[in-house]
Amino acid sequence: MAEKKSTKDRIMDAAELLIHERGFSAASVDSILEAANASKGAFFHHFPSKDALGEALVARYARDDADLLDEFMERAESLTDDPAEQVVSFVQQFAEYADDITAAQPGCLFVSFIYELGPGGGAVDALIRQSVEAWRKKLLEKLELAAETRPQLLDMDLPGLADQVFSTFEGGFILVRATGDPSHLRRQLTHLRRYLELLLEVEAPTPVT
Amino acid sequence: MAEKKSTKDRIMDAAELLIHERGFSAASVDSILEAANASKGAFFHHFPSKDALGEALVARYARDDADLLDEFMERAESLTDDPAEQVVSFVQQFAEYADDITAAQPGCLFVSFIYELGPGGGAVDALIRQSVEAWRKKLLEKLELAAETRPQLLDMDLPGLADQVFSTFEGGFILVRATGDPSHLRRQLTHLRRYLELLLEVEAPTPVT
DNA sequence: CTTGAAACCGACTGGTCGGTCTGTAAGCTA
DNA sequence: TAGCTTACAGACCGACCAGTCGGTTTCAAG
Repeated sequence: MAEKKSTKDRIMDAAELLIHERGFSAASVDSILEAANASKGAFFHHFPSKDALGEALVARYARDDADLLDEFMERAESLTDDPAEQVVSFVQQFAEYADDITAAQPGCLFVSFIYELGPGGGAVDALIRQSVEAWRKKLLEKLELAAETRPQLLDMDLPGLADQVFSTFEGGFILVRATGDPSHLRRQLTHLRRYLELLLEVEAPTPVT
Repeated sequence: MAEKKSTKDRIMDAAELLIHERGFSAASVDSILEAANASKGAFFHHFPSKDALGEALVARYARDDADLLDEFMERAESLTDDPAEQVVSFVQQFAEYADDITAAQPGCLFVSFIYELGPGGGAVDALIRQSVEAWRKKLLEKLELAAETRPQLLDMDLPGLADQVFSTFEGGFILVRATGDPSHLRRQLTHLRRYLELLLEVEAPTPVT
């Protein structure tokens, strides 16, 4: 186990924290350096610009995000073969994990960038877009399988339903930030699970452990 | 009809646009002044500081928000006496109005501030919190009335369900910004309406016009 | 016409911003 | 030990930041 983190990692971790608190623009390079106990020379040795740091942070965040997505979906697939039950179990896992997430981070890093980027967002924009599409693809696949045995789903907006997982996360995070009550993320996800249960006619509660 | 807008209004309108695009920190006073075609003297004559401008903008946004909330709820109340149907009709009105909203503004002004404010957010934080609570109160009132004749609602998280309208708005806005597709807000709101229909057993689609 | 307050102008200030540059110390290779 | 590369250190730079201030215009009331 590594006792010390590299200077680069220290800079990235400090930056992520400060960006969560104040946003990207307001998190100055100097303030990041002070928090990371590093020097300007070190910063511009590892990153060609402040924007490049932002890009690296979003890339790391998106990677962790994708890993969690895969892990929870594999878990769901190991519990049942019914795609509808898999979707419900997937969301349920996130609901159970939600309080850990809000304890670790006060918001979604994507939003700190999306709400500070104009139309020409560049590389960061593309990374976030890919993340949204990854979630949609994974969920939509299951929903379309579920629709094969559930004709009532055929005239529904299934891509929109798939996006609702991402959307609920973001809405929940904003409620958490606006009210200071960290329980909101879990509660919003729980309502989404209930919606999916009603829509997919998965009435049995799906325990995870 | 007033042909000209006052300097103060021009500054506020230009600032709101720029903040939507790049966030509060990155929208410098100088850039706002250039967009509004106004001078530094005018700015600091009308606002004691840049923060005060932010506060005024959020206050105006919250007021318009509250007006829309009241207007749509009154409309819903004029259509039916059943509180459950009122809630569904309320959300349906927002779904129908969603495309106009995304055309007029690319995101929620609250978020531009929430994601740039630390824990000690001050006056702006309080305004946003009040807005969230206003939505919750208005919806929760209806949901509790609806629960009187629908016992299946009694063990549900009704405050969380009330908050879901706000949450869905925010999540939808973020999807719009992340993907560039303005239809997401309407589609997320439509799924929320469907959830409410299933939960409240309001099966009849509630037309508005 | 006089007066005074409100509205507005823009040059200016001190501090902070992202980024550059020169230099140095440590580690690897031969 | 010499020679090269990577990883820093921090003084420094011009641009830009929010905010100030003395002066001018506008306009309504007397």
